[in-house]
Amino acid sequence: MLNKLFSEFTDRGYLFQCTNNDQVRNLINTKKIRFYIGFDCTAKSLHVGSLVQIMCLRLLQKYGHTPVVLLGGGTTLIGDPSGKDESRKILSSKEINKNITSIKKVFQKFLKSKGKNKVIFVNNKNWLSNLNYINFLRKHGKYFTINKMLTFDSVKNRLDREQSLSFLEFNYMIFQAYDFLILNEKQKVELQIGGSDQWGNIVNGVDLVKKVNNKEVYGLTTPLILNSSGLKMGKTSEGAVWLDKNLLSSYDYWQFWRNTDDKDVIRYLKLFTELDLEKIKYYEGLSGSDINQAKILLADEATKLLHGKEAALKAKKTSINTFEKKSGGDELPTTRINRNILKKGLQLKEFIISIKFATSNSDFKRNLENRAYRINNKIINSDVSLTEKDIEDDSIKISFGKKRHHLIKAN
RNA sequence: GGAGGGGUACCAAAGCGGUCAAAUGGGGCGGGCUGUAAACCCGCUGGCUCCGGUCUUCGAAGGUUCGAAUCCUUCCCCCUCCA
Repeated sequence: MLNKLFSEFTDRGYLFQCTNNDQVRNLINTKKIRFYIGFDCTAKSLHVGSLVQIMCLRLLQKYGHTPVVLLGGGTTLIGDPSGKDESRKILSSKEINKNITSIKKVFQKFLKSKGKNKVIFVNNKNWLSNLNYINFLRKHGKYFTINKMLTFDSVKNRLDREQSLSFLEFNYMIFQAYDFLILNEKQKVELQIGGSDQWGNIVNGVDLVKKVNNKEVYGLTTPLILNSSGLKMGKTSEGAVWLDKNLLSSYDYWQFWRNTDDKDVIRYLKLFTELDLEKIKYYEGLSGSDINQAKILLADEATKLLHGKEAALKAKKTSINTFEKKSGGDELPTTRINRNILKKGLQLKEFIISIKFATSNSDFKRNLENRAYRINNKIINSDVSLTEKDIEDDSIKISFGKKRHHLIKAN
């Protein structure tokens, strides 16, 4: 089964660039290796933008390879200039550690933590923070030429625009290269995977390992996933599509996939689910409203991977109730309110603003004029007071537009 | 270092003494159509408001004026060309 891996990898759309196609194919198809991906820890959670890489890790692990996940406590202290116009905010190491802890949870969902190829977590802070400057320069600094470093896009762009690039950030790529060297020496890592913006950094690492240890290691990048309108995928009306239940509920996650553009469904099924490519082919044949079947499947499968079977099922059930039967569902965001408050009457406007269905009084008024709000599916055209009489089937459903719903339940 | 151009709302970009809360396009939000899609059409897109108004906003700070995004001064930042 191993010899199919590389073709599945490319067929699913995970491959963008590779330092050496043939050798990597050979390597991952015949040997069991260790490979690594580094993740930025600037946010509390990862979002769907990192999902391709996570799926990569999972696929390779499934075929027996060992994923090494580098949560860059060290490099996050510096900030990667790639793809950034301006310097990133520098985070304190306390914040970074908090981020690492919560980001780890995502990987624990996608990757096996048991068995002989269980996921290995590493933190480059362990080898970066105690570097001796002089020793490091003497030993490794000689392998980096400024001439070459200046040709990297991440550097070039900043210089071209005459934006300042601090020496701190300029060092990022050196450290990422050094990471690869260390991981190769200490963990026998032979392959680095990253997003397409990491290409330069990855190649740097490959070169360094070759120069220092005269060993051949490899790098490959995954494509940046754009939706059919050419935008980075992963936005909802609520913001980024986080891979953390506390930041984005499993219901919203399901909805995100359900709302995929027709033109993207098949590609996403390949990238973000583990369905057989054969089976996906069947869905490729669908047209018209039948494509919705594929979207539901995508939502089910993607949600299952991240939040589990139960959550996916509940999200689907709630979605059907909400969108097809126009009722409610357990998974809709819910606010519990003391019955006494309802007896007195709860001002709709205040509530709407509190759940962010409006940003201000004026916004509320505008939305009202646009016929955007409904209580229990009935359009509201003035600010009203919510009372017990509005409770239907133990809750009051507040809707903003067609897709955003919120329940109020009384205690 | 010299010469010129510019900083306007989420972004791009008009405005260049009052009629400017600021054209237009994009984005976003809402409505319609539909399949919870796309395309298309329509509306909205600073705060507060007793819906009469009112307050804050055009890089920053001062000034001129009855009145400034628009004129003047200083400062900060960006771009292009020359050295």
